[in-house]
Amino acid sequence: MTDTTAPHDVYRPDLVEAKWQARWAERHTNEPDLDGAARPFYNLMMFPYPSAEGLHVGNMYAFTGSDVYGRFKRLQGYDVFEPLGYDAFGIHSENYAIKVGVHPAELIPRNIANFRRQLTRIGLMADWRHELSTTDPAYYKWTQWLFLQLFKAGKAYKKKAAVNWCPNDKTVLANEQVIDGHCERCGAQVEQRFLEQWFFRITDYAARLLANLDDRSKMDWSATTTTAQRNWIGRSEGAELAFATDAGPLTVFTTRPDTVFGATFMVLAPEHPLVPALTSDAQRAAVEAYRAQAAAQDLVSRKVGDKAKTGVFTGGFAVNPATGTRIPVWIADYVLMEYGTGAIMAVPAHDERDFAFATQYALPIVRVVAGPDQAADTPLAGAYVELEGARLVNSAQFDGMAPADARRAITEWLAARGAGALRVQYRLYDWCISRQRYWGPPIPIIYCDACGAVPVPEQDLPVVLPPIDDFRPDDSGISPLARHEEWYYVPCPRCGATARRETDVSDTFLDSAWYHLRYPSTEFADRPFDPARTRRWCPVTTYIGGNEHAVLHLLYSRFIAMVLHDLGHLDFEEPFARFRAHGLIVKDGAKMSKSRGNVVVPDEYIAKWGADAFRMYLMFLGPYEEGGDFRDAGINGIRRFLDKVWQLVGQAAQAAPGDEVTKAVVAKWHRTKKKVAEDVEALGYNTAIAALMEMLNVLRDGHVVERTIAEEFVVCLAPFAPHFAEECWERLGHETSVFDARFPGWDPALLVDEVVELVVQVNGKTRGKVSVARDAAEAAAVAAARAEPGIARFLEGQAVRKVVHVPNRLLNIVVAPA
RNA sequence: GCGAACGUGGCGGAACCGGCAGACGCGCAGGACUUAGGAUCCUGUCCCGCAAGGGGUCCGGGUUCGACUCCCGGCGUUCGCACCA
Repeated sequence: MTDTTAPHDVYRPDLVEAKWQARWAERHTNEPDLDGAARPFYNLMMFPYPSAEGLHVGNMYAFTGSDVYGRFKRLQGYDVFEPLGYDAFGIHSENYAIKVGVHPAELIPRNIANFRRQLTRIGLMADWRHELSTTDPAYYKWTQWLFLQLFKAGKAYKKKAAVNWCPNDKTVLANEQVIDGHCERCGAQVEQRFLEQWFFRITDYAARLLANLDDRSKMDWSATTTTAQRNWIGRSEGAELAFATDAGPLTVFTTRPDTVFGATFMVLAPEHPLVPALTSDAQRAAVEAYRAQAAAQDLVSRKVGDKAKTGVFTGGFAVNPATGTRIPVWIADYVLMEYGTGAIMAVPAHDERDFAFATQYALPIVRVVAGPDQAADTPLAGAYVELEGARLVNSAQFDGMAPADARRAITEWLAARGAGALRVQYRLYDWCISRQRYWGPPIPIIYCDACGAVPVPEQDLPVVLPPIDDFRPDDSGISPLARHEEWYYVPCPRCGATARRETDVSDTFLDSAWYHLRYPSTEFADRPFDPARTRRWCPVTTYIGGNEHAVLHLLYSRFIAMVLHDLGHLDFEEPFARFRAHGLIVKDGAKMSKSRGNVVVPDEYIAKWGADAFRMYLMFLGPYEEGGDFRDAGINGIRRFLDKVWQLVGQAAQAAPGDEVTKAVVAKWHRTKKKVAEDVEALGYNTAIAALMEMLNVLRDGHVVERTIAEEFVVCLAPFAPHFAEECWERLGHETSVFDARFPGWDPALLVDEVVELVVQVNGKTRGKVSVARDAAEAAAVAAARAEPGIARFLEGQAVRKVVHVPNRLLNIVVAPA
């Protein structure tokens, strides 16, 4: 080392960061008073799934952004609670455990220890007293309790449902595990099976879940997230219409009752219960073959959009309630049993799918809507779906009506004849929470031959997941737990007879749907969440997380909170008062994933540059809510910045009290403080950092370093570079944490300089600038501009037509030849 | 197909309510200090032009004294949802 600067002027993140992490732990710096906090602020980040690979840069980005915000709130005087935990149950862990041949119960604690090390290293303001893992019986006891509350309230039920089944791995697959109709792991063709599954009645809450999205008093969320939820819930207004058949009335849902006169055939989902009754003897063999083929398909490829339409005529007929015509009934897999009534009236003239189907099978097409310049018999090249200026044709007394008016009129007309009703339909399905796997909380139900499905009594919770070695799923289609008789057979809690446990475990999303309620109350063994604690800290003040959870996790959490509210356990129904979606950090344009081999591990960067430089660099990459591509070019710039601040603090620490700075520097500083505070509040971290860099450049430009400014500067920097700021703060003579300081205020009177530069334009083109006194009048500004030769030459021989004066900013002189 | 976001130097990005386009950083170029520099410091860095000046925010129109910003029409990228009746 031949460094010529004094040793104390070299900033050493390797020593400083460890020092402060130890001190924060010793001094309980990050632990708010959960029972007495006067200004509670619950700052939540999405807890990670503790993978074997450790946290990647994307995780760090998410956590750091949330931590910056939490630390900023702390500096504003809030009692910030920033807990962390692990979403450690689930199929990821289990599959990985199977792959490496180590039991997940052994693997997970190892991974958690590594995560905790990384999370500590990056310098999060985490309250480790309240760390939790969803795999801890003390946690999932209450996940099971939650299930029981829903069960008792009639919000949990069991029904047969289609699942993806891999005949080779002999297991149920999630939709994401099916690639092109094949198992992602073994490549075998996936089939459909019908299994008994537990569901939660989230559809009962569809209307409320949707309505609250617009209620700012309950939830202030990123627009991208509310939009995603709105689409997911998928509200459609339409009508339910009844078509008479020999097998009884056949009900359909349609958003276009105005086109009922054009319904020339009907299509049922292959699984529709009325299919056997409608099928003629002549068609029975073909219908059965088609149904079998549909059942053999996996759920994913069944729903792929562009594939050719297929179907079979059942031989049965229905009567169009509007026209009285007999129309054929078909089955086709483009009609889904899960949506609407599982049956449609097909209007080929005005629906693209029906048009394709009718063309394929030479079914009649009748136009009932015509465009502004079309006759009732203008031939159709495809489905006519335009509504603008359209009117009904071939629709008896409704001819000439606009489709929007006809919807109501026709539905009412049919309703009067007992064949229709207005109805709202949602796209949302009930939430299937059953998993025929091992690594999850056992669903707390006992089956008794005499008593049926009996809930496990609450005092018997938790139903502990037994530590079995053969946790692999097998071909039975039931959970591995069923193979363990000592666990499986249990006395019925109601009658005492030998009964059997439910062997399914619950979905990981149930674990994460209530973790925010547990954090403040982790030390209470006898209740899921303490009422007083919950009242003080919940709902979550600010939740920052990835938009990949915009629908599932965030919607399920809202649903669970709503149910708990209705059952009297919570006095709010929306769990996250404010939610902000951060952007995604990608690498080379693609999402980071192990299979792509583009995962960036943060540890080496942190080791090389320090946690603070790395944190700041991530926050400086671009707008936090947009994310971006990770590259390491430029992290050096942040390090340089910190080194310069370090030197500045060194100068300030030695500055004499009487040293004064110019008014221009003071004004710049007040503008900077204002900008940093406003930008951080809006998650504009990149521009907040840029503002501090700009200020630093001003301070370094030969100005005296005033102690007050240096101290305030360090506080402004603290949310981004907490260890660095602590060390600077100490160096400036403070004995307490910089996070016990207050974020500096600013004086509105000092924001504008006494002399301002005015941009002068002639006919909208910038021709120069002049210095004028602040708030100078227009006449004075024009005079100053005319006095400037470079500007005056453009005014020579010209008549002034108009002057536009924006005080302290711009002067535009509009001229024309005299 | 539907929905949402976006398009600015070599790169990441900035620009409040319509008011100096390119802040801040990276990179690059030149210089200083050095045995050395991949450290540090200084200067420069949208394009054309010696200059005066001109052009410039995906493309084409429009509104305006003035447009990256607003309006109309294209093109392109990214992300959701996707046979939802």
